[in-house]
Amino acid sequence: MNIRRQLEERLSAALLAAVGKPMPAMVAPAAKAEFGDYQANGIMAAAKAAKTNPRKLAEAVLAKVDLSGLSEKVEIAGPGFINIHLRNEFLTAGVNALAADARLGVPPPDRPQRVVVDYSAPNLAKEMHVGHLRSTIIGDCLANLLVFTGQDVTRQNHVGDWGTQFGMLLAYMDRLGQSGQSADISDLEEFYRSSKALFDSDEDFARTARDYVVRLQAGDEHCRRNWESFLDQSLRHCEEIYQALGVRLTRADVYGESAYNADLPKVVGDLRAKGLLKESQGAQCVFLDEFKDAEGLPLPVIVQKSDGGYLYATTDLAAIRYRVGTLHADRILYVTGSPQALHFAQVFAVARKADFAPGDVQLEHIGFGSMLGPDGKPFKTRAGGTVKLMELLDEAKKRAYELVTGKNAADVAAGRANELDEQQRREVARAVGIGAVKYADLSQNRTSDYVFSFEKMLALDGNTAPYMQYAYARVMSIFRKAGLEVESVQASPIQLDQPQERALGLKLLQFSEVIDSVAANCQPNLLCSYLYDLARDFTGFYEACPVLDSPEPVRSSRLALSAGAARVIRTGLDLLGIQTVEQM
RNA sequence: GUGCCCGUAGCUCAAUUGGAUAGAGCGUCGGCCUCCGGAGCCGAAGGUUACAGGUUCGACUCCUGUCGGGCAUACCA
Repeated sequence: MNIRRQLEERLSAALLAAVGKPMPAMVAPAAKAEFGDYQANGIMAAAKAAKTNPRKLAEAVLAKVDLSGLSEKVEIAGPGFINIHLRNEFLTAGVNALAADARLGVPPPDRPQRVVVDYSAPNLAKEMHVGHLRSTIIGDCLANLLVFTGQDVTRQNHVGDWGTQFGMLLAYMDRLGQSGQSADISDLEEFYRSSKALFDSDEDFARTARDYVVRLQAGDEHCRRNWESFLDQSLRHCEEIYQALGVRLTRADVYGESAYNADLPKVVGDLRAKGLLKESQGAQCVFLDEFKDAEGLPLPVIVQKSDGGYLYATTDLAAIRYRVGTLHADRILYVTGSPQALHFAQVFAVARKADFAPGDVQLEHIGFGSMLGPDGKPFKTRAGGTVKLMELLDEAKKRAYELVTGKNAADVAAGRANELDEQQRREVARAVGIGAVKYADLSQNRTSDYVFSFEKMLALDGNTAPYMQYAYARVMSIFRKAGLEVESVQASPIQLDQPQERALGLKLLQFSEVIDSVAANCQPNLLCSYLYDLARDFTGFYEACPVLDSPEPVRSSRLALSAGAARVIRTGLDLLGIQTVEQM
């Protein structure tokens, strides 16, 4: 059940009847408690369009609207807002339905969309570093969320497994082999560095490396075998990272640049056949009027270099064709950094022009800002190198372990918590440490840069993963104390008598609204702030409304309400890719 | 040069896409533990939303200009 949508539909219908033209009622949760539960903001705009007085129009809308059963009081306020106070019986029925619903009030879609989510996409020549973190975290969250809403999701890991650097790496593997050393690429970073150093200093080796690229592309069996073995080891490293992060990407989702290799000449051929191609300075280009250079001339999208090679625009065009033609995508999300905005705008424009992507296929670049260090500059090690992802995650877990260990000891001394053994503390530290890294990223507006700070993300207070996990553990401690399972009480009838119960119930019912917006706008920070609000509403309820000490049927009602809160928090965090723990 | 993004409390960030008196957290100050986990709760102070104009019932949001920052801008991805 989506309250907002119900109100929107009914009010929009009344608005249509009143002005004779379809106009959105613009229903939103009320900005302030005194304005009720929801407000309609669309009357003023509609009045302007219809050239009538907004307050009069509001009256006309209220005369026509059918909100029976939903609202107990509707008011016109200010220049023409409509404030809606919902009936308690309506909310109560909704909360009881949510408690019984495995999907927590999120309706399945009328027709599932096939959505391709392209994210993570590490370069397999090197070890994963912090530059891959945001794409991996944000993309995985969006994929989880779309799956939950019932869409048909295909994850695509567009790994960098092709290009000149692999010639260098393969040549280096062989050189080590010839001199009797085994090519140890367990430390990818070290292997890449050594081969790069040789490539830069030794002209002979550089020539050999370039020759290897040609051999690899020509399908030379030896090169091919070494290449595959290299990729296998590199992917194994990625999988360790994904596992450590709790990211749901697998081998089956890997569809790298090399997969499009054979298709690149066809892409260029098709563009030529459609008359979109122009040669310029020896390169094959598509010129687009909507992108201009300094002189106001159309900007080129180069799809084939003057030496015959292809570029990432070509690969991305081939990928669009594959995703539309073979995967039957209705919507494709590209989770990559904001600096690539122009690139994707160009690729999308070419894809439309060439009809690789029909107009009804949504192409969206889900851009994000950079991760900055505490100094506000790009996140680097003290020595100025790139930070390896595994080391970052290890440090997060280590810090979380110290935090958890110290806090648990204090809580045990104060008689507030059970003592956790070593094993339990390690598990909690993993959930908290990794959760902190992810939550800090996801709770931020995607498009802005953000400052990475272990201290802030592992802070004991505020809008952090530890706070959310604590809130969950606290709900669960009620059930532990009562000797009950969440599932065993969730069907009890819920009443919303106290204001705090009503506020919590309404918040639970808004879960589906938030899920809707996040799915539409790809803004996980909205889900974070919703969960934070929910946790605070729960705390308000918890402080004001005794659960276990209340007489029946209030006790059962409050237990069921708590169960609902626990399930929504757990589900919400799970969509963010964050684990919950029962005790901490 | 041109294009895109950004500039909000001392700090880190929000603001439901044009809605009502711009909200949280941290930090600061003041309260609350015979009470289901105080990693908590309640309250206070803190703002010319970079600046100057404009559009309208209404602007952090849209338009113009200025200042400051980031990114991109033909053969890396």
